[in-house]
Amino acid sequence: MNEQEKMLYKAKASVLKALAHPTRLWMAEQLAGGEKCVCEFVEMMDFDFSTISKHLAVLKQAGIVEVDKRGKQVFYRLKVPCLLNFMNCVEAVIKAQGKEQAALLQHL
Amino acid sequence: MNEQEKMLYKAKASVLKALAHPTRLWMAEQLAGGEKCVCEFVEMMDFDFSTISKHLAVLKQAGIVEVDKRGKQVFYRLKVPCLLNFMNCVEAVIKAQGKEQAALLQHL
DNA sequence: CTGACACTTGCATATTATGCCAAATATGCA
DNA sequence: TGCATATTTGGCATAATATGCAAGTGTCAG
Repeated sequence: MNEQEKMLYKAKASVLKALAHPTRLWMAEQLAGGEKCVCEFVEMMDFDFSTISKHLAVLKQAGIVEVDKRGKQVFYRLKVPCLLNFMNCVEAVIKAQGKEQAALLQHL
Repeated sequence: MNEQEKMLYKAKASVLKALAHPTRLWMAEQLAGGEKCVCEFVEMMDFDFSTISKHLAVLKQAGIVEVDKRGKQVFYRLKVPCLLNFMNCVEAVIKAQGKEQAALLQHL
């Protein structure tokens, strides 16, 4: 692992990290259905305005969403929709785990 | 967002979180080429044995890798290879960002 | 049984993340 | 201009992560 490779993996990990939070992942998936303004997220989720705003800033910083200010509102849009394509694989992991846990429970 | 949905997103995020670390992501990709024992990773990376071991434990806990103890050694194997399929999309995000940053620099 | 090897776990510490409150900014309306 | 709405920023308390070191566990060779 040379320095350049380290940087690459650090960059890739930071993109994943941006998605690796329930709130941000949910918001990203919501954006797959079209742009949304911050206020819409605030309505849908029981969090402070500032909390939502900071989460969106993380997604933006990671290059996952892009921003469009229109009037008083700020709209966020999914910039790289392909990121959500692999969610079915993530779900496969969870289901596989669920099975194992279920199987383990059988033995108790 | 009801409770069940919250749980689902928490679970999905935790799988992503396991991959969202340069060291773990690199190890996961290495495992795509076949199983490896902990000692091989220790040789390849400049980290303490215990650090590597803990990272692998995180991947295991997330359901991404599986373990096979053989003799004195412990081998780790990729359990869900599809997770790495979307890495090209992650790289696309990075490249897109790189372009924007390059474009921004033009204006200075 | 003893010692060596390959890990894993517990502990301490440093860094980073999360979420709220309050303050700052930006925009449009009266 | 002054005020309300929409959003971002700064600050702070708390929680979670990352890492190394030291100590513990399990396995094999002699």
